[in-house]
Amino acid sequence: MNKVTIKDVAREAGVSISTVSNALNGVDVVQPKTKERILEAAGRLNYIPNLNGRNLKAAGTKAAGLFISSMRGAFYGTLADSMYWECLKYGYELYIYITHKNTTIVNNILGRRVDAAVILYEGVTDETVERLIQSEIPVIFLDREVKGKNASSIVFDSFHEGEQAGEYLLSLGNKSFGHIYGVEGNYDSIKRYEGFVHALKRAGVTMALENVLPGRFEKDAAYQEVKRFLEEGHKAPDAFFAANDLSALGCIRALTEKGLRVPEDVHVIGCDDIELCEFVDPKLTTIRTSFETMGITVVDHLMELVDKKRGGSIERISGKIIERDSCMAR
Amino acid sequence: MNKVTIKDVAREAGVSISTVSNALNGVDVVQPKTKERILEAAGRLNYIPNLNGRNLKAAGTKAAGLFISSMRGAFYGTLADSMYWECLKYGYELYIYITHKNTTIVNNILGRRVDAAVILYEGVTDETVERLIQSEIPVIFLDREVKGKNASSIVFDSFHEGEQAGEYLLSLGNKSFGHIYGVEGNYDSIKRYEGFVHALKRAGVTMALENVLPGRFEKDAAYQEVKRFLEEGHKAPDAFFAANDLSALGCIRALTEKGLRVPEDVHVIGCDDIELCEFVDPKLTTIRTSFETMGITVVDHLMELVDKKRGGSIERISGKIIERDSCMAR
DNA sequence: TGAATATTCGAAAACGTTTTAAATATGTAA
DNA sequence: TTACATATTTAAAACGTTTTCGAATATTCA
Repeated sequence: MNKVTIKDVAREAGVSISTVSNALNGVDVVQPKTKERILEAAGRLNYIPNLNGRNLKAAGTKAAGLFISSMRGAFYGTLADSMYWECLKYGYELYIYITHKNTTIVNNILGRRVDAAVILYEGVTDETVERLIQSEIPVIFLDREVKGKNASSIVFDSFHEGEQAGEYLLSLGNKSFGHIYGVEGNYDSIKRYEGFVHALKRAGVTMALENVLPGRFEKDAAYQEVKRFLEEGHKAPDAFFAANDLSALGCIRALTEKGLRVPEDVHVIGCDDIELCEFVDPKLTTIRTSFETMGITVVDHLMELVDKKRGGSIERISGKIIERDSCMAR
Repeated sequence: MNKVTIKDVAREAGVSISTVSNALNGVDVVQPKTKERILEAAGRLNYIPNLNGRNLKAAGTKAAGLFISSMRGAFYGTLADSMYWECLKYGYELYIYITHKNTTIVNNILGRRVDAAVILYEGVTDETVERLIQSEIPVIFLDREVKGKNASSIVFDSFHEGEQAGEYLLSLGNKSFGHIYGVEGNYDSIKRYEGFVHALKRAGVTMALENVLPGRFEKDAAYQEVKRFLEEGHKAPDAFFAANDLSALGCIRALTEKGLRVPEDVHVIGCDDIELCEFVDPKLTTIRTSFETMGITVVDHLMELVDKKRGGSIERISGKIIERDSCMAR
C-alpha cells in the first residue's frame, strides 16, 4: 500500500515538513539546494499528496463540479468535454457527478469537494437551490432560471429558437402550422412552443390547438401521434416545427408513409442539430443548439463568479438555423 | 458562508462531538432520545459533513473513479451512465474525471480521492500503470491488457468481432473481401483486422493487402479512400468489413456514388451499432458492442476486486451481429 | 443494599496537510 | 568585532472528521 506521507519525505530529505510543503507548492522561500534535495526525495519515495489532507486545510479545491442526471446521448458528452477543456485554461479540474439525488449534490458542494458547480438536473428541489445560493459557492443552473449573489442561469434561448423557427417557416410562404411538442413541464419544451406561437401571432397567424401533438422528444412517440393525427382525417399543415430533431424525424416518417412529400408538400424543421440530420433523407433543416458553446460559456461565467468579477445573472445562448432539405422556398 | 461543523452540532445538541459522529453515522451505541436530539440539531443548523475531514480519517471513500480522455460521442455517456447505476447498487459514488494527463489520474487515485478506478485513456504510460498496480488500489483498464493483483482489463473482444464479421460475410457467399481499417496503433483496430483475416484464412480465403484501406474511424476518411480505390481502377470486392459504423457509412457513400449498389453488388458490415444504423439507407448491418453491458460488467468486476473476492484478470465482452439491410443472402 | 455488568458518553489521539509565527542562520555595514 | 537586516528553516496550531478507550451512569442480580 502506498502510504508515504509528507512526513516520510521530510525525514528522507532531512528537513521539516513545513519546508517540504513549501518546496512542493512552489512557495518561493526555500533555498534552491534544499528544494532540489526535497524534490529528489519526493520522487524517490513516489510521494503523492493526500488530497483530503490538503483540501481540509487549504482554502479552495481548484475544482469545479458538473452535476448531471444522465450522460446518455451525444449532448452531454459534448458539454462535459468542452467544459473540461475550458476549465483547464483556468487551472481547474472538472469533476463530473452523475446523480439523481439532491443529497449528492448538496453533500459534494457544501461538503467542500468542489468550489464551484454547474447543475443540470430537473429534480433539484427549491430547498436545495435555496441552500446552494445561501452557501455563497458559485453555482450555475442549466435548466432553470435562478439568480442570486453567486448563482446564475445559463440556458439555451428556447423561446428565441421557437421564434426563429416560426419566422423562417413564415418566410418560406407557409400559411398553416403544426408543432410537435416536447416533454410536459420541460423548460425547453415550453419555451420553444411559446416562442413559435409568438412569432406566428406577430404575423397574424394562429395555430390550431389540435395541430400541436405531444412528441416527448422521441422519434416513435412523434411518429405515432402524427400518424394518428392524419388517420383521424386532419389535414396536414403546411409546416411542422418539432421540439427536437428526433421527433422531427418521426414526424417525417409518418408524413411520408401517408403519401405526403417532405419538403414539397409539408415542411419540417427540427431543433438541436444532432449528427443524424446530415444522414437522413431529406436532410433535416434544424436549429442548432451548441453544447460546445454552452460548455465554454458556462465555465467562463463560473470563473467570473469565483473571482467575484460579477454577480449572478441569467444568460441565454442563441440557436442558429441550419438550412438543409426538409424545408424549401415555396 | 456555510461553515457549520460537527462541533457546532455538538454544542447545539449539548453533547460531545464523538456522540454526534456516532449518531450521524448510525453507529448503534447512542440512546434513541439523544440521537433524535442530535439529528434535530444537525437539521436545524443545516449541517453537512466536510468530506475532506471525513475521508482523511476514514478508511475508504466509497467512491469509484472513471478516468477517461474524452466524453464526446454517444458511447462514453452510455458507459458512464450504466456505471453510475451499477455503482449505486453497491452504495458507491462514481466520480468521472475527463483527463489527458497521467498526473491527474495518479494524483486522484493515489491521493485517496477514490478507492477504485476505471481507466480509459490511451495515453497512460507504463510507469503509471506500474504505479497503480503497486498501489494495490483496484483498477480496471478498458483499452489495454493488464493483469495484476488488483488490476484487471475488460475489453471488447475485437478479435472475435472481426472473426464474426468474416464468418458472416463468408456465410452469405462472398468470395472477395476488403477492410476499412480503423486507427493506426489502436487496440480495437488491430484486433478487428486480425480477427477478420483469421476467419478468412480459416476458410482458405486471403484478402488482398491493397483491399485494406485506412478509414481512421471517420466517415469522410473512409469515403475518400474508397473513392480513390475505385478511381484507381481497382475492382470492388464482394464485401467490406469496416472497423466502425461511421467508416462503413463513408464506404457505402463512395460505392453508391460510383454506381455500385449496396447490398446487391457489394456487402458492407460495420461495427459498434450506433444510432445512425437504423436511419440510413440501406440500414446498416453491424456488430453491436454494448457499452451498457461494458459498464455493468466493469463495476461488478471492480467491486469483486474491492472485496478481494478475486484477483485481476482479463475479460472480453463479445459483440453480436445485428442483421439489417447492407448485407443480404446472395 | 452492594456489587457486578451493561449502556451511554466524552476526552483525546489520529488522519495529512497548510500556514503562522518564531527561531536560527547568513550576510552586511559600521 | 558588533549590531542589525535578511534569508532560510522549523515547531506548532489548525482544518473537521472518526475512532479508541476510559469514565460515568444506569441497570441487573444476588
